[in-house]
Amino acid sequence: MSDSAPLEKVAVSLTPQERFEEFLQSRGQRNTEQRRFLVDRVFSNHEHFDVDSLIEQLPRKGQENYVSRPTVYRALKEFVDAGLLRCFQLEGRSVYEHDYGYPQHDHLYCTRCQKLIEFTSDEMMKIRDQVAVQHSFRVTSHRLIIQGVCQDCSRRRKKRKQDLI
Amino acid sequence: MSDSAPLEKVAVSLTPQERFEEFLQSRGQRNTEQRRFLVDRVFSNHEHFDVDSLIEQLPRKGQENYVSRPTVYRALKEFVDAGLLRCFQLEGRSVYEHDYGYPQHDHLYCTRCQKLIEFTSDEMMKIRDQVAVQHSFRVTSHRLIIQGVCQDCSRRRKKRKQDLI
DNA sequence: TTTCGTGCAAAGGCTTTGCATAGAT
DNA sequence: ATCTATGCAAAGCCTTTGCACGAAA
Repeated sequence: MSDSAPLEKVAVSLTPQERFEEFLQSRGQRNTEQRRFLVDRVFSNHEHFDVDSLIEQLPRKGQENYVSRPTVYRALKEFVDAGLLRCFQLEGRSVYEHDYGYPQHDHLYCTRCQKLIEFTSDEMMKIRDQVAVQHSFRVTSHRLIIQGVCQDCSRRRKKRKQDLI
Repeated sequence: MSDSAPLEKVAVSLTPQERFEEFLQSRGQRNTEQRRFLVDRVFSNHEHFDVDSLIEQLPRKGQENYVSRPTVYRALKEFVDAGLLRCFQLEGRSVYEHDYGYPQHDHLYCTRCQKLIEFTSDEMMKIRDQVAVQHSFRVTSHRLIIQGVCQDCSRRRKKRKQDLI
C-alpha cells in the first residue's frame, strides 16, 4: 500500500544532462546549446508542465538563449524518447513530467484547481497485471488518472459556506 | 476479481432515445430529426468510435438524413452531458463509448491493432478509493488505460515468426 | 566538409464559433 | 411567434513540417 508522502527520488548514476548526452551519441545526434539549455530548464523543478507554460518561462525572441517553439516541441519529444520525461494528455493538451530519477506512479487530478498529485500503488500494479493475464494481454504501460477535488479545494469550499452563515 | 467475459448490460428503464428526450425537455431544448437520427446510429452498435469513423458511416452531404460535422460534434457533447456516452482521449483524438446501460469499466488498449478491450475490476475501484482517502481527495471519476499487445496480435506475431523458420 | 539542427513561415488535424436561415414548440 | 438548432464558412488551438541557413562533429 502506498502512503501519502511525496514521491521519493530513485537513485540514478547520471545527471539528466549526461544521460541525454549519451542518448544523443547513441543515435548520432548533436548536443546543441538549445538542447542543453532545455534539459537544464526542464529539470530545474519537478512540477508538471505543458508546452505553453514551459515556453512562457523561457527567454523571449531576441533575448539570450531564445528557443523557438518548433525546437521546443522537437526537444520534448526527444526527452521522452530518451526516457527523461513522460508525456500524457490532460484536457486536450500534452502534459510532461520527470521520468528519469522518479518511480512509476499515477495521478490524482483536481478538477477545481488543476493540481496533479502523484501517488504510487503496488496493488494497482498487481491488479493491472492480473487483469492482463486474464485477457492474455501483454502490458507495456498504463495510465491512470483519478479525477475529483483535492483537500485544499474541499476546505476552501467548506470555509466559504461557513462564511455565508 | 473481474472475469474475462464481455461486458454485461445493466438494466435501464428507458431507451437511449427516451432518456435523451427527457434530458432535452429538462433543459428546454428541442428534439430534432438530427438528434434522433444520431442517437439511433450511435446506439446501433456497441463499438468505440471517434468522430471521423462515425461521420464516415453517416449519409453524405446531399443524401437523406445528412448531418453536418458541427452538428455531430454538438450532439456528441450533449450525449455525454445526458449520460448516454462517455468520452476519453486516445492518441490525440476523442473516443466515445456507451455509458447509458453499461457498467463502469476500464480498458486494455492494443497498440498494435488499436483495439479497445473493456474490463471491470472491483478491486481497481477499491484501490482507487483507498488512495483517495489517504490523500483526502474526493473522487468523482477515473480513467485507466492499460496499453500493450492483445492476444490476437501476439499470436499473429508468433505465427509470423514460425513461418520464417 | 559533411550532416544534423534551428528558426521561420506555413500547413495539418481536430474541434469550435459566428451568423443567417430553418425548424421545433 | 418565439427561440433553439442547423449548416456553412471561418477561425482556434495545439502541433508538425518544408525549407534555407547555421552550427556541431
